[in-house]
Amino acid sequence: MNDRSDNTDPMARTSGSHSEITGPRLREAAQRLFARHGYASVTMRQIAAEVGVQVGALYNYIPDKQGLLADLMRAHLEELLAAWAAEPRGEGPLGALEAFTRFHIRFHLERPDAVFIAYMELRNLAPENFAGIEALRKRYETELEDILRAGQAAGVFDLPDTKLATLAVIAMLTGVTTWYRDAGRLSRERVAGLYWDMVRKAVAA
Amino acid sequence: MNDRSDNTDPMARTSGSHSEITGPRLREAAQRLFARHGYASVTMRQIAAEVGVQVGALYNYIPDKQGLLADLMRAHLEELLAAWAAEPRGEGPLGALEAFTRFHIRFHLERPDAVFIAYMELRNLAPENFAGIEALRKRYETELEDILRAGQAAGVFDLPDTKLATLAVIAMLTGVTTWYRDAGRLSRERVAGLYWDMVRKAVAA
DNA sequence: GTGTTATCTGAACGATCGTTCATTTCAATC
DNA sequence: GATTGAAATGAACGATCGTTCAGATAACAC
Repeated sequence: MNDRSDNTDPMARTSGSHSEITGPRLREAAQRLFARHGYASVTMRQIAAEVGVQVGALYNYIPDKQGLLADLMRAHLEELLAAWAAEPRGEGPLGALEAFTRFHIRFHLERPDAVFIAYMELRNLAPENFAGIEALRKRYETELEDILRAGQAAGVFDLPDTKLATLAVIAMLTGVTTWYRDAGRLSRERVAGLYWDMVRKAVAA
Repeated sequence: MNDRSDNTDPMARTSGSHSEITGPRLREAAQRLFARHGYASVTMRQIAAEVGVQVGALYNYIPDKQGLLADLMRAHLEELLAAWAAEPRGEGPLGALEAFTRFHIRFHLERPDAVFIAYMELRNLAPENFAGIEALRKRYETELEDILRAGQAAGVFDLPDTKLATLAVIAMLTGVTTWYRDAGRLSRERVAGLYWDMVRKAVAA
């Protein structure tokens, strides 16, 4: 009657099961659910249901719930830093700032769930996980701060407090994930352009 | 041996107990804990311990945990709208924008916990509570949007998309709560001034 | 086909959750 | 000082949590 994956009374390994499939699906399901409802509100059984598996099977892939969260956040931040490192910079501080702005908007709009988690779930990290992940976040901030300081030194920016300006710009840009929808009236390109307009003027000398 | 409030074996109403005291303390404790650890992670027993009472006593003051969250958020947003309504506006769109910016920074720095909750815990609201509270949040956004649109119409601002600009400015300003500490090197006045510098330039024609 | 390994089920564990309630004591009134 | 209502305790409820594990079955190597 059944051929694959929909046995009506499975008692053990199910047909078609594979770690190369279940592993990624677990991470995707967790990311989506954590972003939607928050880490603390999501149960392991919800994740398992989304994956299409019983809850015990999840522990073939993760040490525990906390480890799952930490892995998702670390992976996201490392991907963010690697992507920015590979991004072509423009000319001078102004070009670098434009590159950063457009990169930040684009990258974040492509991964709204991961961004949301990395930002909202810091307080749910165990101390031993928090330290390393917070350091990664800090490193990304420093990338922007370096650009702003260089521009300030070169006289193309007017920023009495580069640290504050860094945080202000990042907050402004990251906020895009809270409202942007692909079905909306603005394309991602256009949104990036509009944010760049505001950033450019805000820091201008 | 004991005089007040530290009976070693209390079995019922404790000495010094009063609803005018316990009620506010409950709300303060919940606000602090929700902001620090997140609504879903905080237990009623933690709140009770902070108040100095057993968990059952909390239900003399609240219908349930969800109602407590909704009340905190609604009260905060209503206070926000009332305070802005009572705030003196400056002259013209530019004056109004400066008034809004300085008000927003000041108000939010005075209540970091309430702000954090109103922003982070929207997804933990039951649908029946969400609608009304989201409407209040929206009304506050509209206050800024009206200012920006007026300035755009008057030609003092250059904003191709006022809706996007509204969200960008609010995100930038609200972000101040994530890093500002009173013990830091910048006064609240100075911070408000620095943010105003950036906002002013960002929207300028 | 046989044997080995990878993968999942089903059931259970103790802990903890939000909430309720009968009971007890304190505060207030007269 | 007796009476009444306000306020809190302590214990309990069923539900649900994260996690573990023995056993069962599919995938794969030979």
